[in-house]
Amino acid sequence: MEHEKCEYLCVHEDTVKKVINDMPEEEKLYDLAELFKIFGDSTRIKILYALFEAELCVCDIAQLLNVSQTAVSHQLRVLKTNKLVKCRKEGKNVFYSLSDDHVCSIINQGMDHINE
Amino acid sequence: MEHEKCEYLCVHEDTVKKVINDMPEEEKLYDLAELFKIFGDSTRIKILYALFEAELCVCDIAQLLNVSQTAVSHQLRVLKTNKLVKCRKEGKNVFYSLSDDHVCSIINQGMDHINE
DNA sequence: GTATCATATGAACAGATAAACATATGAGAG
DNA sequence: CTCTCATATGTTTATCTGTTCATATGATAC
Repeated sequence: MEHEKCEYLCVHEDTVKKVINDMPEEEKLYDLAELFKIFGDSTRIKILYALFEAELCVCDIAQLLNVSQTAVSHQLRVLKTNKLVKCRKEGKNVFYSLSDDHVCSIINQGMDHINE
Repeated sequence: MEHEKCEYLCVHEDTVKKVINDMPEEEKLYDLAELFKIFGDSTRIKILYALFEAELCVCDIAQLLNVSQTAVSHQLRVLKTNKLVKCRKEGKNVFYSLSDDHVCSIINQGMDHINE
């Protein structure tokens, strides 16, 4: 897979060992990447942002963001599967809202970075 | 683009107006998604995590994570282009480190969400 | 029952992307 | 200068992902 030229470690071995030690398990890191991947789409970010303030039905979201209903529906599914939003049915409508505050804080933290 | 069936807004108009008002500009939202997209890859997450503790050269990172040098180099380029890491040349080696603390806090926040 | 509306779902297509491979650059050693 | 090593870069390929289109579901109104 990789070439085997580099036979020594450039930094102190103990530093490297410490890094290896402190690394979370492979699976955790994978899950973390999966989480960020969900935030990594502007349609989904917009949906989440819209839900910051109020619960909204699919139709509202689509109009607000000027995105097709189908696209919104698909993305809401992704968000719901990953427990970032929850929904409540009322007659023909389905109202979506953020499932917890973590979503807010992660997005805000990201926004801080953008604005710095 | 979308079908025009839904002619009214399901929630109070003022709520919707408030949401529209409070939405950041299109471009900001796009940038935010771009930022999260960078975190949305397990190789990159691993690299960033490794750099939490110490600056490391490309070779070290590749060995640490058991990923090819080429792959690491490509990903470091992405991270550097987006100002998430910085580098320092020393002879044949190039040492990479996190460019600021925001990176840490965003990742930690995400990890908190995973662990809840 | 039928018609209509809100939403969901499945399939197909297009664009993005990460890895692998081959190769290039650039620095130090000799 | 040449050789080697660490890193970078360009290209190709395979995979993934988001949107669109067509269609299905499920609820209300009539």
